[in-house]
Amino acid sequence: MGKMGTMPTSQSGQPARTGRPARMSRADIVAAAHRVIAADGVEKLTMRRLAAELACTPMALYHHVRDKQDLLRLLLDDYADAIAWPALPDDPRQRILVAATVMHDALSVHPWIVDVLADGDLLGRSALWFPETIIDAAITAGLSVPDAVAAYRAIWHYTAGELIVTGRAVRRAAEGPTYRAEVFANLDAEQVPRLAEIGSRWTEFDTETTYAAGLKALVTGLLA
Amino acid sequence: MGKMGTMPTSQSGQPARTGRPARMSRADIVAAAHRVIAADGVEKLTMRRLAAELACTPMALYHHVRDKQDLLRLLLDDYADAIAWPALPDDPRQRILVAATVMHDALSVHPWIVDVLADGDLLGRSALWFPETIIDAAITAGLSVPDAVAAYRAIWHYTAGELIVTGRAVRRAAEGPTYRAEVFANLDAEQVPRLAEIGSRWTEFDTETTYAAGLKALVTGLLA
DNA sequence: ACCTGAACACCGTTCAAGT
DNA sequence: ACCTGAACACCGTTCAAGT
Repeated sequence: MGKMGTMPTSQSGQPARTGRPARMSRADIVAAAHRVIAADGVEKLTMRRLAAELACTPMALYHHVRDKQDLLRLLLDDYADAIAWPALPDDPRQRILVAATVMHDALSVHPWIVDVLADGDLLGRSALWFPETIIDAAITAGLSVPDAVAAYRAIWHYTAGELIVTGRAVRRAAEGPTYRAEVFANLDAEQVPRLAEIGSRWTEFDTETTYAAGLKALVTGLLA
Repeated sequence: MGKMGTMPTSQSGQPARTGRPARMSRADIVAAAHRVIAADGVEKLTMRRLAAELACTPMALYHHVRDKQDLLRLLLDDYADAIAWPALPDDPRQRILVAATVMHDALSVHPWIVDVLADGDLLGRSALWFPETIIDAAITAGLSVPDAVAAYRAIWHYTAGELIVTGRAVRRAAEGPTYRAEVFANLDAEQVPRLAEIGSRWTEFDTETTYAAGLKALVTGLLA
């Protein structure tokens, strides 16, 4: 089933009745895109590079995909559809924690996801499992429907923010010496005493456990 | 004082002793960039457009700015330096809430900030007021230094995530009918009963108060 | 030291034409 | 219906030269 009803596709239920048979499908394009990203990173995923990968003209792609944004959406949904959703505990609070953690961990595996996430929604059929689970658990825990929606939004904002911010930080670190490091080395102890005191130790406080701790705090507050 | 010790600049304390006088300063460039953004949006802020605004060659800019990323950093720091930091209440919890809200509100005024934020740090001299205040208040409230840093991180991730996600949503809405709306109109009540029940009412739950409510919850949990 | 001109190595996308 | 070829309207940035 095409995810966009408006686009012609050779993947639809009935094969097209007229015209010449397609040489590639939307699935082929998505697979090729994944290959490009795996090989060279998201920043190299261009319509032209993708066309080269598929040995076709850039314009051939536009027959299967509305534009590049549409391609990225497809890519993200395809990835989300592959996530294995775990069995959930009964306690609603635990359910929220587990669901959010699964979502976070699944999205943090590949750095390219963060880039796509930053300008796109996560709305694949399968990704909807996430808001559904959180909202349902929040209602079970006693929140009203609007409060449950607000709680989900807060959790999503926290999760997306963590992914985006730490994702960029990792990339920056990989690119070489940072402006950030320079700033932290020359802090004014008069103006920002706490930061100056922390100084270079800042990076030592491991970022790993931060997501879990913050999530717990947020959920505790939301359900209070 | 130039914000980057390595770059030549006519803004530095001593005027350059040799060579021809500069026709434009870093400040001029930043001001022109603000004008371009105000007129046409961030997506139109290119080195070439900026050069046109300043009636110079694109390459002239590279004499004052390392590259485009550097320009965006300058822009953001310049904006942050103009934020009026308010007097803060004594109670550390309230102090955190006020500081975070000021930061959030200041950054949410102009939509372009979110785009720059998504791939850059916020490290201007003045922007450091934010982590300094939060961490100091958290320590005053009884947290250890590592816990205070973690608390600041969580608050920043939440704030940045809220700004980025809702910022994109606003832009998408402005661009026309959304894929999102289509998805929400055709939800499968079997698979995602809660979402289907909420349906189009989703957008009604106002996003305005969400930041404040989530922040309160997060801080409550962090200080518990 | 400061700036220009021309060029390089790219982008996403439209449009008209071929099969 | 599916795909190609050529072109349009852009990018950021390097490099050699002018003043």
